[in-house]
Amino acid sequence: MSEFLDTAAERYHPGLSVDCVIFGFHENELKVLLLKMKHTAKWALPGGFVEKQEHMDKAAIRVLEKRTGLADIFLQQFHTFGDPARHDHEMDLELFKQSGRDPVKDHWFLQRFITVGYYALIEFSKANPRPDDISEACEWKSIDQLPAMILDHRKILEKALDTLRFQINYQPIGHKLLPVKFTMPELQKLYETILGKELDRRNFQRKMLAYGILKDLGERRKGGAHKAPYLYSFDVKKYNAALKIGLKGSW
Amino acid sequence: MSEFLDTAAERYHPGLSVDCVIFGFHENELKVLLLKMKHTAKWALPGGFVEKQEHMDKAAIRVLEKRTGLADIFLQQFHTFGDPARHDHEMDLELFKQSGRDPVKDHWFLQRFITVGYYALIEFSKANPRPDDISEACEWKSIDQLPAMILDHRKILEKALDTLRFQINYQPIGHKLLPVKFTMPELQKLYETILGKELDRRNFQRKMLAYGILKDLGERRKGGAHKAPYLYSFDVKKYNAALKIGLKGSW
DNA sequence: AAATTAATGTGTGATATTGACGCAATGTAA
DNA sequence: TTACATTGCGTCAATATCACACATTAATTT
Repeated sequence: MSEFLDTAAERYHPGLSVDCVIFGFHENELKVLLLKMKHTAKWALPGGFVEKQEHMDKAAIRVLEKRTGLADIFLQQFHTFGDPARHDHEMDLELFKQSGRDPVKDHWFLQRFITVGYYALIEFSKANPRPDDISEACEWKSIDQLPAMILDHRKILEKALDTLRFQINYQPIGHKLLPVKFTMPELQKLYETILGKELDRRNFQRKMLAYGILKDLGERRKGGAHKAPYLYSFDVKKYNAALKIGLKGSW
Repeated sequence: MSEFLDTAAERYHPGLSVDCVIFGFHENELKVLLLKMKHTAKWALPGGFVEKQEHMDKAAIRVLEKRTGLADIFLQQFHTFGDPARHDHEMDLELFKQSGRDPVKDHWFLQRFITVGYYALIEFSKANPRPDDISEACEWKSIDQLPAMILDHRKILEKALDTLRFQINYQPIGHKLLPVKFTMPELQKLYETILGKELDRRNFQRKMLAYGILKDLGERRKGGAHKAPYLYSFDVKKYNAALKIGLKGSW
């Protein structure tokens, strides 16, 4: 941390950070990847700073790859948070002290920060969550059982979720969040979770199939306690073509 | 300009600007307010810097009020542009020279800038466009006859338009862009311009009326060369309520 | 091994929305 | 007065949505 504070002013763009809301889907629940910060009970969104001549999107990708071990992540910028009150100056001073130094006036780290929010959709099972230097844990948390979070991270997360909901007909939600093979009930659960409401099983299936973006694999997922559902895959080409004009239909 | 360069580093957040895409509707055309820059043939979006402890949204409002003379403007943040190549370092140096000074290394103004894009919807007839210090004109330009623009401003404008199109069912487009009283053909033209395609007159009317967000004023707009159309107003309360859940319907 | 259970697969009809038109009414200009 | 372009109102078939019923199936229970 101390070394970071020394070199940050040279390396990074002043007063600018990126924060990532990383979504995953597991056991019929929508989850986000959060970091448990050291020296506090609160959790944080994975974030980082933007190097002086680095593309902002690139900085977000860097953060994402570090935390998940994945490359080629689906990423979307959704909002920039520019309230001067969003940063907790007291907390910054605290971090400074913990690094064993006296707060320097006008230090790079102590100025006001703007943060750019990105959301990512990743396949849960492929990720390998890893904490960073300033955190002691990196875990998936269900979006309806979120722990206390630092600063305005809760607000950022909510905004990401709102955006995801709003763009549901224009983003490859299913393709990025589900494994290659999935069942119709799984796909439905995903939609229900994002939309926050239940859908009629039969109407959902009819509509999805009508889009013509699914490939019926013929196989069934055995092992469940009841009738085995069919497995599907996305026809990526048709899926992307359909998303360009938007999957029509109100949910 | 020279004075600005001296005090900027103290007053403003480093490497951060806001740019506004100000939309207006006039003579059946969607227009944007642009500034003609001094010493170059190119035009620019009205923009500005963010004061050190100022809310970013507030900075955008400040810019808007200065350029249009209007208060209480409808404003939406839509995207942040963080490509380091977006700024034209040569042009910055040129501006520096024109202020009669030698480029100082690492000067506040010469660093890399991130810009946050906002779009505004205003009632054309109420605005009083005024140029600022570094521009010699401030005019409305039709979106299908745009002049050459500096930096990535053209791209920013396109993105604003895409966003507007995307959010058309969730933003008070008509209410903010049209005068209090308007005719159905006018409202339709507005939608057609934003969507970039023609709509059936009769179906449009049926749908609009079905939303229940319009008040029929009973009056007609005389003076046109043909049958006089009725005048309408928005029922703001119902309009806003409808926008919350979105005006359902595909255009 | 048969019955039970709780899912899944398939289908159907009422209702609402959409898209593509027809036609009469109206204000100005010829 | 007539011609004409535009507006107001209406129709109808095609499509989409919504709310269900019923048959099928894989594991579990009896």
